[in-house]
Amino acid sequence: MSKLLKNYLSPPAFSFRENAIKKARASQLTSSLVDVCKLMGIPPLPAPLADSLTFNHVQIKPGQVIYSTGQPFTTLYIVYSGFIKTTLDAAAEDEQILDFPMKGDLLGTDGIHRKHYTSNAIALSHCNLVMIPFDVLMEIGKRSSELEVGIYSIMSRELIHKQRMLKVVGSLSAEERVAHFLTALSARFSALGYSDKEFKLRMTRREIASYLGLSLETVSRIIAALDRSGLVAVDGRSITINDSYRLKTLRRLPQVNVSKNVFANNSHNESYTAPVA
Amino acid sequence: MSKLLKNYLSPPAFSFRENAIKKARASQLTSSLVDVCKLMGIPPLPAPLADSLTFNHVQIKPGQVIYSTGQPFTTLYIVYSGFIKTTLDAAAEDEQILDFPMKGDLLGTDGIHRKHYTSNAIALSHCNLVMIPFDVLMEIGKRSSELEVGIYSIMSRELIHKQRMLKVVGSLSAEERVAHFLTALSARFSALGYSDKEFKLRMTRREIASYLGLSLETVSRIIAALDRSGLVAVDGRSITINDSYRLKTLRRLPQVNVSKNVFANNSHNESYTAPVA
DNA sequence: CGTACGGTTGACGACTCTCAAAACTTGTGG
DNA sequence: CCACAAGTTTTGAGAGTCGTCAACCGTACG
Repeated sequence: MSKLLKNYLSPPAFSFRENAIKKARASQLTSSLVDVCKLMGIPPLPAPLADSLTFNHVQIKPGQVIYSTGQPFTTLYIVYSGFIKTTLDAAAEDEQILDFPMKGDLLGTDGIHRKHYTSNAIALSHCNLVMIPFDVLMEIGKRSSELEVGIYSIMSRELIHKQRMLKVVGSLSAEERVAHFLTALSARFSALGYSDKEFKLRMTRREIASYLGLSLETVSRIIAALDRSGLVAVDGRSITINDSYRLKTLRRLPQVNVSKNVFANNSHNESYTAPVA
Repeated sequence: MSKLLKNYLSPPAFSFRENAIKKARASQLTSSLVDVCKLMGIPPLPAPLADSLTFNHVQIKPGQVIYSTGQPFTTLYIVYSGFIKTTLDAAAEDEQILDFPMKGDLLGTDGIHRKHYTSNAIALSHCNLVMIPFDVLMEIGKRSSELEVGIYSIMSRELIHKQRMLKVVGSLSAEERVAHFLTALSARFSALGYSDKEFKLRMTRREIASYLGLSLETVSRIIAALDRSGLVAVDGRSITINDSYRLKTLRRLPQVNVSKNVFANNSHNESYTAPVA
């Protein structure tokens, strides 16, 4: 067995060299390789050392940077709990949101190619992350082709998701993009065992807008319109999806003609009370 | 040595099961693992079997489908020569272009996750592709962690590229997108040893438009405007880049006020001769 | 209690899409 | 080898979606 792996089999002392993590207290939690596989949704390893190997967790506070562009790449992270945003060009006002990783998602794979991260990962809430040193992962991969395929699979999934986002941002209307965003979020919550009807957004309107290639005002307006139409009920960041089918298949929201048709043929008329004051 | 690998060490008889490839004549060309690594730009393998292992090539004609959405995933392809487009939703008019792979690019990685391809790959020209059966790759990976890291690296690079495209499509103006497209294409040609000043586009305006999240008319108009401004010279699909710096840093093309300023302060005035006829 | 930040809403404008027509290119079959 | 058909590209006119600018409100936090 390699020296690297042998060292890693003893849980207690593991020195943190991550710059951004310095201030974070290391959690007492650790995860076995089996836990990690379960978390990522890849087939659990029948390998002999799957149970004895443990990975340390790290606690992150809201707003804290997990890694940022240019930092040397050493570690992959798996979200154990909490919500995160990944961005390009952290420069305050023109950050480009790439994704909103949550439980089970793998972070940092973009760092593999150039040996340093090419994006930023920032916590949107208190987070608990599993740290997977890349060199350790490589060592295990040599012994288990199942894990190897698993990692390829996860990266493939990321690629598929980015492909879909390219279509969303490149060819859908603003309303379709927001509807897609809410639908996709609902599906992810559902997959994690949470309610797919009621959930809280963990990101700002600005962040949603950047993610979807829109302005924050447009996002705000469309969310308000969806609320008025009755498809979803919105209260700040609390979302309740009332008609997931129509939301999923939405193409164009019926125009609100201010001067006409106010009392006429709108299905959910209870949401039209007291237009302005 | 595994049975799989042993079979693969004998070059001659390799049965093609790819549906789309049936009609294509198999080239007499083969590539060794060393060739493949060189082609992809990853460190050549010092492994013992790197030279004896060979991969068959396949010839593809323009317009031919290399793989399509839903097909069972078995094979990765490396572009040896030629130009390709990858798309989502091949449905005639609303296809979404994902990328324009060329020499050295790896195709098909999106198929790993669900065991079937989730995109389409279609030849834009005569192409010569190296076929890498995924199971063979896994076998080699077990023996060579360098190759393994290499594959991770390639997928990481793809991810980085998709991230950049998300920013391009999500936050740049139409002019910036087209300028970025030409600049990036120029850089890729340069990296392959071709001229970065003069090259031929292998794709239609419609395909460029879809790739950039624009309408084909907008792309056509902007290319025409770039030509008028003198930054590039355009003749159909032939592109000559005259001012790569200004093209790279272009934010907004100066408006052409038809009635005013025609003779005034435009730098490249030679391109203004004979406006329409 | 003031400041900062997030969110909402309105007015306006422009960037880009759609529709349309025509010129040009490419391929095909007689 | 030419004629016709189909696809590509260009260009114009008009419209609409969405971005920008701005004001205002609510909430959190020091």
